[in-house]
Amino acid sequence: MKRRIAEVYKALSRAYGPQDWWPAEDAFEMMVGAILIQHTAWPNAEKALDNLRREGLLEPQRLLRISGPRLAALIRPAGMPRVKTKRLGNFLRWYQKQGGFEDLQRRATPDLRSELLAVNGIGRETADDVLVYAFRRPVFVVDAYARRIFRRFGLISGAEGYEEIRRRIEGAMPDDPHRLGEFHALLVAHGKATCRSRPLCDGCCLRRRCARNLEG
DNA sequence: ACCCAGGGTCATA
DNA sequence: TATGACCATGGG
Repeated sequence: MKRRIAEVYKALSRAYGPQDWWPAEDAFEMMVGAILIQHTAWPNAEKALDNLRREGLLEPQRLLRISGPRLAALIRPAGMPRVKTKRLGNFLRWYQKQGGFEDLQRRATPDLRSELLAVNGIGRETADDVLVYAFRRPVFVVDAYARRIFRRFGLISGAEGYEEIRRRIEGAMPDDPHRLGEFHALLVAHGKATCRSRPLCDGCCLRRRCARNLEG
C-alpha cells in the first residue's frame, strides 16, 4: 500500500506539475489565509486578503488593532465574517504572546501542533496547513479532496479518521515538507479539475486522467 | 433555486 | 464516537 500511495503522488505530479504552495507572500499572510479559506473557495479568500493588503493590514500588530466590525467588513467576501473575525482574533492574540516566528520555528512539531490546535477556530486541517506551508514541517494535510480521491483509488475505505489517514500518508512518503506540501496541493488541483459539482463523482474522470498516468 | 467550497465548534445522544 | 445545526459569501 505504501508503494501505491507513492505511485498516486507520482501520477498527480506528472499530470499537474509543480504547485508551489502556499500562494502567499510570507508566512504570516499564509496563516491568515489558512483561516480565511476555511469552507470557502479560494477566490473568495483571496478577495478578503486583497482587501487586507490594500489597507496595509497584513501584519500582526495592525490586524490586532482594528475593530471587529471593520475586520468583518473587510473579510466578508470569504464568508462567515463574524466567525472568521473571532478566529483571526484568537489566532492573533495567541501569535502575539509568542516570541515571534523564529521562536515558534524552534519548537518541536508535536508541541507546535498542540499549540495551534488549542486556538479556538484552528482545527486539524488548518493547523497542518500552517505546519507544512508556514513552518515547513513534514506533515500531510487531510482535506475533503484527499478523502474523496483516496477512496476512489482504494487507498482508504472512507471510515478512517483524520489522524489515521495522515499517519498512513506520512508513513508512505519521505519525511520531506516540500513533498508532503506538494501532495496536498496536487490533490486540490486534481479535485478542482475533475470533481467540481460532482462530489461523489462515481466513475470520475480520475480514471481518465490518472489511471493512464499510473500505468505509464 | 439548489448545491458546494482547500472547516470548525458546540450541543446532544 | 458520531451525527446535526450553525456560520454566510460567491460561483456553477
